[in-house]
Amino acid sequence: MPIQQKNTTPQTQTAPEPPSPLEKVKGQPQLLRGMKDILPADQPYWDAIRTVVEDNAHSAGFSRIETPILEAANLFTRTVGQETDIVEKEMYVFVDKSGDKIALRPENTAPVARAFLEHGLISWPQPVRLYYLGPFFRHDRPQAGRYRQFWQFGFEVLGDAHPVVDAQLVYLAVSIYKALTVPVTAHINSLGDSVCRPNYMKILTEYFRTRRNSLCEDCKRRLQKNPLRILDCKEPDCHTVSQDVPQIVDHLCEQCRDHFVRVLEYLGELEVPYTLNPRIVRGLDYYTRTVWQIMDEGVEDHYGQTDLGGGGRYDDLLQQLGNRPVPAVGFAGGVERLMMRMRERQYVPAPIRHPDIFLGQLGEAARKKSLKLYDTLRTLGIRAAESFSKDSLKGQLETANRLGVKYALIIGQKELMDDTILIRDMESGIQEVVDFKKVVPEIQKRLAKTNGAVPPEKRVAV
RNA sequence: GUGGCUAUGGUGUAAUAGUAGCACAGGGGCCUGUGGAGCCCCUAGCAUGGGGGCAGAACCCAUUAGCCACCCCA
Repeated sequence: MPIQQKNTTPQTQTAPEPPSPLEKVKGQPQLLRGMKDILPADQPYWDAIRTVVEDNAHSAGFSRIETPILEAANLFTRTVGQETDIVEKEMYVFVDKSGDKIALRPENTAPVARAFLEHGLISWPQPVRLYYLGPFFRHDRPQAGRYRQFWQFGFEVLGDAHPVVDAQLVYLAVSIYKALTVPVTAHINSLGDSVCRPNYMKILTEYFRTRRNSLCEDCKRRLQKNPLRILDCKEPDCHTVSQDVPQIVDHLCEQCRDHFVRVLEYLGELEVPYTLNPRIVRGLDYYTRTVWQIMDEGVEDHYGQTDLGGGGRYDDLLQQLGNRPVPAVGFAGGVERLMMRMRERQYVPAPIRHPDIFLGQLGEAARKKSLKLYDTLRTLGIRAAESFSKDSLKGQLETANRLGVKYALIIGQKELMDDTILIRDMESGIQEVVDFKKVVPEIQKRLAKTNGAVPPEKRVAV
């Protein structure tokens, strides 16, 4: 502590001492809890995920939609459900300067539905297939693979009630994980609809009421609010109690049963690996009929973070928001969680394409000359790397080596004098002096030769 | 939101309470004209705040963050 501030009488009223610029700054700015910087080392994984999601989406006829991060808070309370944890405990809500209650979007189905209604997508050829990739926010306790700002990719098909759409969406989700080397199984269930679900809820409530004493405190509360969620409880006692619970699939109305059976048939045709799982109830209120979660196959118990994504049908949501019935189904997957799995599986992302050549220079005049050449090459689409700020050729070649370029072009005193340039093959170390005027065509020729022979980039290592 | 474990240079780690060391990465040099090897040098750290103690990276408390288990979910 170089400066004594306490117990001294300042001569004038002073502001706090500004820290000396050389003094180490205490209280350095820090990442907010649950937030994460995505550093360059992570980008190849992100690129891989982005690419696979986009390719799959486009080839399946989906168009991209991006909705704002900020929405009116009640968009979510109305749709996701007032009683759900997402809304009740985890949503970032604040009042803005005009006094409006704003939320950072915790999920994207409601925003997409809002956009669908707001921009009249109902008049587009149906169904409308949309996909997105963006950040979402939930104020949860962070853990590995769980952040307060997290990314999701997702798909929504609006305006189609056919069960084959549900199956296609499950298929699409599974394909994406497969393409990224993460083998998954779809755990699937049906929640019925407004016709048969209330009925089942009664049966369920009845069942649990007689066994109320065996339930945990949370589930006793759930019994009142949403008995369905008891099925999801991980307390061993609750789990035991719900072992013999009447299953919803046995209490579906005829239409719902037919829908579900057909979804399963289509999944069979598509050879999608799936498991019927009556415990899949989902944490959002808007689901009807088909619901599913994508589980990492490599992990034993299917709870916790093995849950890579989930989806389901929400035939009543649009009706509820816009008073027009639009059947719809969607899926969303978590990017960070997927990335974690890819890392565990030693997924090798495609390397960032390295530059073609490196420009080395010795001396100020050479530096200027290579600067000009740098511009020429770049204009021609040749990717030139350099470290113009370095003086030693050794250091420059080290950089060239690290970058993995094929050729280094070197200009020094000698070359400057006779207006030539050195082409160094970085693999063999063979060097050749060429006329400076001929260097561009020469390089183009060499690069064309080698590039043509290079096989398409391998994405996955063995 | 609850409980447990953890916190040392950029990264990975060491140090009976008594000089914070090593490896990698980074920078420079040996060698202003040649990379992937070697050698030398340099940079950079005890998360934050308090407490007891001659003395703390180590002990105690709080805070913050990470991880794990819950809760929940992506």
